[in-house]
Amino acid sequence: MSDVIAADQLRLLIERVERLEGEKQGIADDIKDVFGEAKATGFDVKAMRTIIAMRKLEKHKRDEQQAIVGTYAAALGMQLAFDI
Amino acid sequence: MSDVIAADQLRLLIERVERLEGEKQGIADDIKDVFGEAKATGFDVKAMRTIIAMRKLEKHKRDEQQAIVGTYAAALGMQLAFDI
Amino acid sequence: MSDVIAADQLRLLIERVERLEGEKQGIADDIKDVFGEAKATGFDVKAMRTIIAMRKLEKHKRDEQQAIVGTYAAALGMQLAFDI
Amino acid sequence: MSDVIAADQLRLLIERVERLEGEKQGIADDIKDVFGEAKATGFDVKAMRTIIAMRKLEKHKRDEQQAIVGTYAAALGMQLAFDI
DNA sequence: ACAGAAATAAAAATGC
DNA sequence: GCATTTTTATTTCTGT
Repeated sequence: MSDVIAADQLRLLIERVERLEGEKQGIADDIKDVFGEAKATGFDVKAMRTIIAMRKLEKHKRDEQQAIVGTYAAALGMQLAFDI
Repeated sequence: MSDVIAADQLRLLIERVERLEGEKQGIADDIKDVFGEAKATGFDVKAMRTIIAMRKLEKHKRDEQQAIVGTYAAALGMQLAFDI
Repeated sequence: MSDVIAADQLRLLIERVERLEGEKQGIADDIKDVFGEAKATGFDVKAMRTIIAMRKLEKHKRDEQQAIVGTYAAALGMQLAFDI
Repeated sequence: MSDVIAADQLRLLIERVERLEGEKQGIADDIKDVFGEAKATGFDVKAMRTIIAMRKLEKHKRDEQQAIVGTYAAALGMQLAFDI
């Protein structure tokens, strides 16, 4: 592969990453905006984050990771009313 | 605002966040794929990251410069019809 | 208050902070060690962190914060098997 | 290792972490108190933080220097009986 | 697979 | 009280 071709390829790869990172940042900003909007409406952002985390846990309740948490909770005799 | 409306609003806000987080994760995966491709082609990923970081810094500096020039222009009542 | 006295006082305050920060760092290191030990014994550190976070929630289940989470969860019809 | 023993071990590890985190929080509170005291006495807390950060940086640099000197000394087979 | 480093996300604190 | 800035915590990545 000639150096010229390699340089072009590298430039393309870098530009793809940069564009994707730009989009990613844009979405991060959107998320921040949504939370800002929620806050302005009177919702508690921290509680919302907790709910979102819980829903993610529920969604992945078949994960190995969640199974381990369940096992540990059982070992400690914790009453998980929120069934993982 | 009735409780029903608030609950609906809350659900919508949370679902928007969840959808955005999903998209964000998708883009993060795309970025990883690009680096994987680069690596497979024989490029040094770490060096690429360094270049990207440097370009971001430079862009940042350029943006700052633009902001300063813009401020001066505004102070002089100039209409800047083109990008600096 | 003379400058000499003020300087001495300032030095004392700063040294107190520095000593406390040293102790804090020492404890942070101890925590890391405990997790390292847990890992070496075969426990899953991430799951342990989840359990610790849950126990903290339980401990503060009378918090206003938890009440809000409960309210939101109820509004979304979430089944909280883990009673907050 | 039986499950009972593992559960006990897990509980002990978690309780150790929890106790350490409690101590850490206590020290964080102490630090906050010292800054509160300093502020009440008329000192500029932000400036104090800057000084503390600078001293930490300097200590860091000094430690690095010591490490380098120590390395050289070791290379020469010297016994350093005193702090550099 | 693991340790260590870097990046990101979340929480806390200060100042207005 | 809100917004900004700092800290802290978690996650992710990379090299060994």
